[in-house]
Amino acid sequence: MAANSQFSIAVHVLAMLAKSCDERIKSDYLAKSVNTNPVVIRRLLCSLHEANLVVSQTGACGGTCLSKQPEEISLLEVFNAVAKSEVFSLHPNTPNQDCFIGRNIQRVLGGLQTEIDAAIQGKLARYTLRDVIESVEDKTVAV
Amino acid sequence: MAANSQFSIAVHVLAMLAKSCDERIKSDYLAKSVNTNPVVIRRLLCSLHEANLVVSQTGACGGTCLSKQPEEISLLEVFNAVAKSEVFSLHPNTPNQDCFIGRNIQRVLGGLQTEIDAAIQGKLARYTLRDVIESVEDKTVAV
DNA sequence: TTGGTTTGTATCAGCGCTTGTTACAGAAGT
DNA sequence: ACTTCTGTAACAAGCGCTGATACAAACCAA
Repeated sequence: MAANSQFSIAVHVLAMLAKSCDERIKSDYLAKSVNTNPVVIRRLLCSLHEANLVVSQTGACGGTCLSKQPEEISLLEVFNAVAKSEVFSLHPNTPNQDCFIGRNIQRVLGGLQTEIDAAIQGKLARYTLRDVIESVEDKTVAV
Repeated sequence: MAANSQFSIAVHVLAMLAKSCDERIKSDYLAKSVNTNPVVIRRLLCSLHEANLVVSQTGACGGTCLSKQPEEISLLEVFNAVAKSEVFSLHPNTPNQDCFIGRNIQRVLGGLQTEIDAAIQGKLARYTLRDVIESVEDKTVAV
């Protein structure tokens, strides 16, 4: 499948916006840095806008800028704005309910999924866009 | 995309095998419980065999059984046998290397990915197939 | 008001992955 | 030999993501 890279692109774009402070940035410019089509960026910005992370303006001299300070934007917010976190999917077809395992396995797997989800979200909640920018600027730091 | 449910099916199948002890189980039987095609099951069993989790036998009276005790099979092993754990993908196209952010963002995101990966694997490592079976049998337990 | 710029959004083709299916060779028991 | 069952190849269908074109609406400037 074409893997979902929306989160990566979102972080990239938001980092660009953060570096530009209050200046409005055009989707064309962002697209060149991300190396994709401007419409892909605009679609993404739309999701970020719905999550109240950015503000856009149409028209001449339009563009997008952050709606908050970088330290107020956690990566969890970004993730929830553009991605879904399921590490694995449950059965595509309902298991046979006449079978003891089939009748109960989805409940168990669902619980596991929830637990893993919480772990992922916990990790993401620890970082803000500010941390990302600092990591980008510091070649010695991992995240 | 068609979401990857191999891990779910794998756990389901392994739980069935565990409940049947040393008896050899046919892919047809497993397929009925999972509610899919026997070939899908055989393909999956092939991966599980490569990870040394099951043993199969061809021919009349053939079938598959676990190669170890349920308490010796961690969900992490199962996961690594059939799935890939990336919660998000990096950029499909290489970012613009002439841009400061573009040049450094993938390193940062890669680090984050690694960290999240470790968290997921840590969660999965905590549970064994035995735990799954106990949860399936006990309606009051989450995982 | 007119014209140019930029976003928002619809629409579509292409790609890759997963699933489900048929088919058949090879292995194993009777 | 004959039957049973796995292993595996091959293929169609479905779905999600990406990338691209197109255009209406919003906005600024002259």
